Amino acid sequence: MSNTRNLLIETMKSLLWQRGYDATSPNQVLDESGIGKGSLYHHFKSKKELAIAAMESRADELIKEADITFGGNDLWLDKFKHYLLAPRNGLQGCRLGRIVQDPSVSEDRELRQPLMRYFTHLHRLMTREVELAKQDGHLSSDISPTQLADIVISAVQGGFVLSQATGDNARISAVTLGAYGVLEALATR
Amino acid sequence: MSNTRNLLIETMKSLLWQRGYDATSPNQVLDESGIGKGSLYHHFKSKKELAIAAMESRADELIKEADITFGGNDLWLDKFKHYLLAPRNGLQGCRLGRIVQDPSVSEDRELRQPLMRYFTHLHRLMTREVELAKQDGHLSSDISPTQLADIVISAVQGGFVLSQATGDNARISAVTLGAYGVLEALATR
DNA sequence: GTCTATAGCTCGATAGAC
DNA sequence: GTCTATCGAGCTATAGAC
Repeated sequence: MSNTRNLLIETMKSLLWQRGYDATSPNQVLDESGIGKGSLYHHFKSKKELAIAAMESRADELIKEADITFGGNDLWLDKFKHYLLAPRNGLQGCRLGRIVQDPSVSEDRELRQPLMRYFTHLHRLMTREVELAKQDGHLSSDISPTQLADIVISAVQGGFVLSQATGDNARISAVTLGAYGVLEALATR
Repeated sequence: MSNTRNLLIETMKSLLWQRGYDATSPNQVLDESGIGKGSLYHHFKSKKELAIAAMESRADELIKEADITFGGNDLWLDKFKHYLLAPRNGLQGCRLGRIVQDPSVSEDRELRQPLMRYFTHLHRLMTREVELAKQDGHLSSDISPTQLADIVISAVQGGFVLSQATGDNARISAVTLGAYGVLEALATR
């Protein structure tokens, strides 16, 4: 794997996080990386192809993080605590979820694919964790595991929206802390 | 208030909902409304001014809806049920929240102002409702009202993100139904 | 107040030299 | 493989006739 190609992908990952897909132009990638236009279109046939490579790399990274958080032998509540209370910059947005509202992305299955892969994986990890907690009697039984997983993911994604709408960097941390409080309240003491 | 001006605002509102701010061009507004370019720049000095007028109008509309939902004499849980279980098109996104991740919006205080006004108002309505429920003993006391309000709003905003990421229109309804289930579980029976 | 024409710029992508 | 020059299209905004 060439260095130029990797630098293009890393620069695109950074810009996708900062500005999303539609607002990021190939020229910005080139300015920031110092690479010329010819190289970009040698390694990738279009902006879309480069963005997909960047998003796949980002999804791999986030899935790896999630596997570590939910893979160990901690108590289920501690795993969710670790996920929910991880430090986040509310004004920057989710490294992947940030992109999903861009029209070009929501209209294109290929661009959406890495997003689907990440969120499906994360949802599965969380659902299993909640199912086990219920089996072991650590959670009241009238809550659906799949819905609880949805709520945890939504707390983070919605928290980013609230942070950006209010211009308050810390707002997302209040939201995720609250979500953790709800899990604690639902846990069988 | 002239008809032309209103038609421009309504058309902009529709396009902001469909495509966001950055991806909506003045030309699209003109094509869709049948109005000429000269009229647009007679009534508004820029795309941004038109967008702010459209967003203020949208915020007024959503605040009116929220005031109705949370203003009556229903039980607190029924008010949240009404809000959370309202029908939503997951692939279209929130009429206001959809816009917040566009870089031009998150970077500009004036464009963000209507978003801030709406979300602050909604949050206040919900927080008061939860505070009253707690005072009346309808809710276990170890939950912060402001955080519970955050979670309800985030369930909706995050639910839109999950719907769009997975391409599943109905996903948001599963999320909001789950959020209602959590409120029910926390309510003192 | 409303129209058409056009300015000046940036977009995504290609051509072709080296 | 990498560069610079350039293409055609669409962008936001202005000019000026009616």
